[in-house]
Amino acid sequence: MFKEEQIIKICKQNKWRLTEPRLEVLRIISLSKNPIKAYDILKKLANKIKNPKPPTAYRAIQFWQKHKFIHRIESLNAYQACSHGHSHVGAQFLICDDCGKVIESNLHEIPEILKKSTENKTFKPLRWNLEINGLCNQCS
Amino acid sequence: MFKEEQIIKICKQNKWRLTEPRLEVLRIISLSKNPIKAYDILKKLANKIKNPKPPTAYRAIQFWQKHKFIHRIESLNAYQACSHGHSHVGAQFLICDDCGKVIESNLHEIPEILKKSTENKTFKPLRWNLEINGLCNQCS
DNA sequence: TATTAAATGTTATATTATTACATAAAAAAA
DNA sequence: TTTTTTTATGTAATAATATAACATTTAATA
Repeated sequence: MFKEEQIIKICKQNKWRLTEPRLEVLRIISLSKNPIKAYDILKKLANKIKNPKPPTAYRAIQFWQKHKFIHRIESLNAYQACSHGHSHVGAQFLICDDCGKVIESNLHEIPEILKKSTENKTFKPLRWNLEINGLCNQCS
Repeated sequence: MFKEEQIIKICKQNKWRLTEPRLEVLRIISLSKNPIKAYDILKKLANKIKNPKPPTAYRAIQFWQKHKFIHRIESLNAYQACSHGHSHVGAQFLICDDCGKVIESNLHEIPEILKKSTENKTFKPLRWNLEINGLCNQCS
């Protein structure tokens, strides 16, 4: 979704510090075809930074998650660059069980469904995560 | 949802072996007010079984998950008894950020949404997990 | 320039989960 | 019933995922 230059700009505008570990971690995640795990990020980070430790990777991951540039795919313990802008409160992922590809999808009906539970006052939804497993059209 | 006697019956009907660790783990999860973590299950299991090890808990968890009597709440790494029968392919959870209570909800519109992606052939959904964070009516 | 705030480096450790292999129990076959 | 096979468990070890704590460095700001 975002090119690096855009991200640099957004960070500047918001005065978010774009440090080397952060930038490298974002690049690693962005360049990964499929969601990538923290320790695989860490391994790749070792090509850029001398002997990085887990907190270095996790802190950068946390930073990009907080600002909604990456998502955590909960059922995979893995991270993927956001492909739909970084301001939504919910996300939907189509996870191919065969090739492992994860498509971020914006199914706009989801918020409608959540509104119902708000209307009947049983629950006040703030954010959500939908992970759908199945087969992508390449694999089915 | 299910009482123990029902579960015993279902297991018998299906020739699923209802061993002691399985039964105790199910009881522990069922009696837990909120989703319970594997190592907390293990701790409680120690009251029933002599010095249980992680695989004992995880195997039982896996067994009940496979047969849809319990769910894993992915964002919490925790397990909760299924409250909607055990034959659905998708589940929705309303997670209260304040008290930690998780309500299993059947929002029947979800399948409709998934059908769309089937119809346009971009993805063939097989199962899904929706985790919604917010505030329950007790806490808001 | 001095001070403060934010980020990183580093060590250690906590948490979550699985592998591997020996043993036991139950089911199925002979 | 006895043997064989399958399924489950016990146990030790370790893998995979994530965080705490504290010293140091870097950047922002006063």
